[in-house]
Amino acid sequence: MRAKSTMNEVATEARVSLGTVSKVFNGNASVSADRRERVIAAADRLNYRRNRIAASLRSRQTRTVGIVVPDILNTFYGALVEKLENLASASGYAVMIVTAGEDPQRSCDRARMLKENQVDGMIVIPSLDGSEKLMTEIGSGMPCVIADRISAKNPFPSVATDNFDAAYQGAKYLLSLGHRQIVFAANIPRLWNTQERVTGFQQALKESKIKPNVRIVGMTVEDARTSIASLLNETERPTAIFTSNNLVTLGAISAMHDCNIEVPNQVSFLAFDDFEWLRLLRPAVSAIAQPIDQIAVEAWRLMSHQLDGRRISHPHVRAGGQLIVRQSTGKVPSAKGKGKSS
Amino acid sequence: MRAKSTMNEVATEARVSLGTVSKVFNGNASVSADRRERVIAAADRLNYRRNRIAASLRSRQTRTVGIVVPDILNTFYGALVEKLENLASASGYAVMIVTAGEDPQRSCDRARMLKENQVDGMIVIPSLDGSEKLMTEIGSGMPCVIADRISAKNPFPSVATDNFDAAYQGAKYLLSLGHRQIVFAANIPRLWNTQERVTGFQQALKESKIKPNVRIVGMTVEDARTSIASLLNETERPTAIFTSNNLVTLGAISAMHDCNIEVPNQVSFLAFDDFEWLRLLRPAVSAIAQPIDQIAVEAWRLMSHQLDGRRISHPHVRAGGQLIVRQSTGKVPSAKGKGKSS
DNA sequence: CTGAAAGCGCTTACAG
DNA sequence: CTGAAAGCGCTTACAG
Repeated sequence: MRAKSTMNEVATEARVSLGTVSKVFNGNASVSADRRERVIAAADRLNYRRNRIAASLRSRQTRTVGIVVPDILNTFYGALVEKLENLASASGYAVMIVTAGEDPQRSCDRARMLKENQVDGMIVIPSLDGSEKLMTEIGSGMPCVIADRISAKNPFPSVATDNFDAAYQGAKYLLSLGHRQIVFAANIPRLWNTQERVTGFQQALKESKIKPNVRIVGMTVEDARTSIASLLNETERPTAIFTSNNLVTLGAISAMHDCNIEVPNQVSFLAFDDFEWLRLLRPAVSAIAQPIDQIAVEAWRLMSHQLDGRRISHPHVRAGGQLIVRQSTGKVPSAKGKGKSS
Repeated sequence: MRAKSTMNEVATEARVSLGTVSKVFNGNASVSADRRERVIAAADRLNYRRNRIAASLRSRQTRTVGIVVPDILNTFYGALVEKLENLASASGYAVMIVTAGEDPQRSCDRARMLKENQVDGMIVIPSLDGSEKLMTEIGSGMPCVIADRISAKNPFPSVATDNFDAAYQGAKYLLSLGHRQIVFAANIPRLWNTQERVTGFQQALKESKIKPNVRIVGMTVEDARTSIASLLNETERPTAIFTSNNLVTLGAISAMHDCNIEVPNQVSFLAFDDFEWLRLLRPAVSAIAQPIDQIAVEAWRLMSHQLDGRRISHPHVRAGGQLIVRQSTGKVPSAKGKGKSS
């Protein structure tokens, strides 16, 4: 294992020109079999590794795309990133994943770093609040796809769950169980996807002539826990709770434990966003699952089209959510009181 | 927002030489205040963004480190990556995260890609099996730190939980509750860290003159579930189960639900590796928490020292695990039978 | 403190 | 099919 060798050294070793070596490594056909073999043998002997930094500088493309994630520990984003990397890799693209810790400023900084590293494109999940600054940072020359947290006036192609419909579906389901006092526990209304979920929820309730009850419970698990615990201690306790995302779900479960709520006998519970351990809880939690696979595939399609300069016919993709009924949702308790009915 | 501008254009705009602009952007002090300001103003006017690819080619450093992760959805690795990125970022390093899907071959491919992209160093968590190939791929010129899945003859500095001690602690705790039939449910024995956990468990049992019972239950949640379910259906059911990692934990919880086991009345349950939702389960699951923060900090320290060419005095760091007692572990049921005692 | 020039390791027209 | 040369956008000695 010698020190790093250059393409020039390979050329010398193979007794060909530098350009010929370059062609071999770029799969260019116009190289005679003889020379091709000599190059490969020489590269092998020298344990040659191409310097992509140099290649990128000249060719003006890195074959790398950046992914900006607000929080890699959120399983939804973790799963999305994993799938995106596989898709990119299959198309010969490397992926640079950066995290923003839900901090819009850091999100801008990271996007800037990706640009400075000359990524060919970016798949971005904006962090809380200011996505405007982020969008101007990205600029207009850069192929870009916005995922999950889309906003009304989005300058880039985007993919997300059909949040309105998914929340609407969930609300309809709870209504069908007889619930009338349903609280939608939303993280923060500034996020456009949360806003859509709120609207979907409201629409369903309005269709049943019921006044929708939306509670803003904050962005952290702890905020959600406190907020939902106090909700559960009110005199007019809801008969069903529908959470807006997986962080709120975590907080809600804690709160129900704290308040010794029997689920679903006293309160039915429906989560937006499904993940593995929801089915391990007792009662297992019913959920609206987001179509992560589809979101990843569509995001990559939109990216891929931009990278290849192909036209995009439908730049704003919405994928349908799916209701998964488990044990945490049940018929509304009859009016005979709040007592145990197990 | 014009098209991309170069450092040369900034120089022209600011009426200084190219070298002066470079100095300003590299924080080099030897530039007069007057010129510095002109450069900054010009760069601002042209909306200049430095091309790090070009800078890296000449300076032979990218100020980027790669992180190879076997599975980003494993919360342990997710948390580790998040912390590492913050530490790197604080030192002015960007991070390229790549995932390997627990595939050793892909792990090699990704490491190779990182090298081709000229990362200054790599923090590597090997995937299952063959870490030898991976190590030779990384080679000897590259600053490298192995995290979590260390192996006996590790050519690079490494950080991991003190797995032997952590498992020993867990076993001792179960023994102190009176358990004598304890099964250690291990994923795969080929992973060195699993091996260490097995050995720690065995040591504790041997000290109490009890024959250790280790079951290999496979690497996936589903394998673990099936395997542990059949274990629970045996006539000589253990009174306590100790799982070797979070995937096995997931499988074990499923299995106990399937078999209607009362925890901890019939079987006590202790998990290796703690994470948020373990405390949301009922009963909340006792666990050995790995010192993720410490592992991240030490990994970065080892990387940082190598990047700066400083000497490393203790290249193999072990951080202690911590027992967290919740509700899933209790005294061994008295001999009066397997009946309910709630 | 400043600038002109060389060069990092590749790719890309271009001429043969 | 092949090679010699220019050049990608920076940083880095070097001379002044």
